[in-house]
Amino acid sequence: MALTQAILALLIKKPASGYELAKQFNADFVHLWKASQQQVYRELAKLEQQGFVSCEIVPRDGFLDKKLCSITDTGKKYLIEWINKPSQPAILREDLILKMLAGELVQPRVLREELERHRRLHLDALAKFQEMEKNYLNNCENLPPGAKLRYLAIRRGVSYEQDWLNWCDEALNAIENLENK
Amino acid sequence: MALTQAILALLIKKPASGYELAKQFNADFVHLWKASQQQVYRELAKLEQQGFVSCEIVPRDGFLDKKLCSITDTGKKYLIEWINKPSQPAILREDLILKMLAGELVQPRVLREELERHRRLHLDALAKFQEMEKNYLNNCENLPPGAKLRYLAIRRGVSYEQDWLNWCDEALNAIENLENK
DNA sequence: AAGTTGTACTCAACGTGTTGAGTATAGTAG
DNA sequence: CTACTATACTCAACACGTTGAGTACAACTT
Repeated sequence: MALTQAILALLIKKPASGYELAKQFNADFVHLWKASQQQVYRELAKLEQQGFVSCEIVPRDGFLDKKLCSITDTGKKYLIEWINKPSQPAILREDLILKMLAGELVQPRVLREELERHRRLHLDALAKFQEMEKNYLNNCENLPPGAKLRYLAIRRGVSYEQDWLNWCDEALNAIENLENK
Repeated sequence: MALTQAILALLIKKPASGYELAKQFNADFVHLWKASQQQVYRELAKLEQQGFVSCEIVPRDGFLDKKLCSITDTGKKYLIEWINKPSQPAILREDLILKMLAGELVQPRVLREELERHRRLHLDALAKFQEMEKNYLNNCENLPPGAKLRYLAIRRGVSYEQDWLNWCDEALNAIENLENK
């Protein structure tokens, strides 16, 4: 899978330890690509073995050693090849949609409450993407290419979450109609 | 995972064989929930063993026997409990976004072509959702509750694909600007 | 002085999803 | 009459993702 590429993509910006990568995949980055610590370490070990990243142990007085990993030229070449290969859109597997499909089995209230929950979650996620968007919004025109592309990735997040909110509102509306009958 | 629930949800509408379910998960249903034949058979075996579905061998002259599976009352109860439990939004893992993040490594042309490919794919998916939407659009107001909820699921698909198209256009625009510099 | 939090990492086990081959029968197209 | 397609299913192996426990050290809190 593409966790390989996700790690390499992050390492392009700057070298990082497994711990730092894992933190990213569970914090600011979590809505774009989520991965657990264990996944990251496992993958990083494989990448090092393949020569796509090279690691260096950085001793820091008073702290535990840190294993700083950087992407190698081989790694970059590999990433470039991957980008050149066509990829498929992600497969959707959304529990909430299944709940809609089987929703006739429960009272509309149950679905409404679940929709309201999800609406809040998507609102939170949207706020986080908009926060990230801010860093690019001033002088949006004069960004270097790399930053402009990263901005587009964040725009995708904004758009995605906004779209979810719109659908939640539509669905809530329809379900409130069901409840009032 | 929720393949369990996806199968049970489909069996509510009508009993089906593993083959028929697998066909659904790879045809009309594929953009909402994709699953391979092997996955379906494996899961179905587990569901039968747990008593959530009951299967009956239907001999048909001239054809191979068909193992028709129906959801049991226990299965329904299980589904209802699941619907009542809160679930999390799906995790996004979109290769195309990674390509944006690491996009500075390649020429804008590469990204543009990939975006155009994805645009076409999302356009196709949108057309399929809109096809399904048609079945509900006449007398949208007077649908029975179950159909209304299924309609909302399809609306989600329409909205999702449309949102992708919008983003693709935004991204293509930005990348064409990069190319012209 | 003891407990919690943050950094930094390892190991084991399991479940889900993917890939690919294999079996069998009947109908259709060249 | 052979090949292909559709129906209907099985088996094996592997990759990826998840869960949970465990080690170690330093800093800060109570």
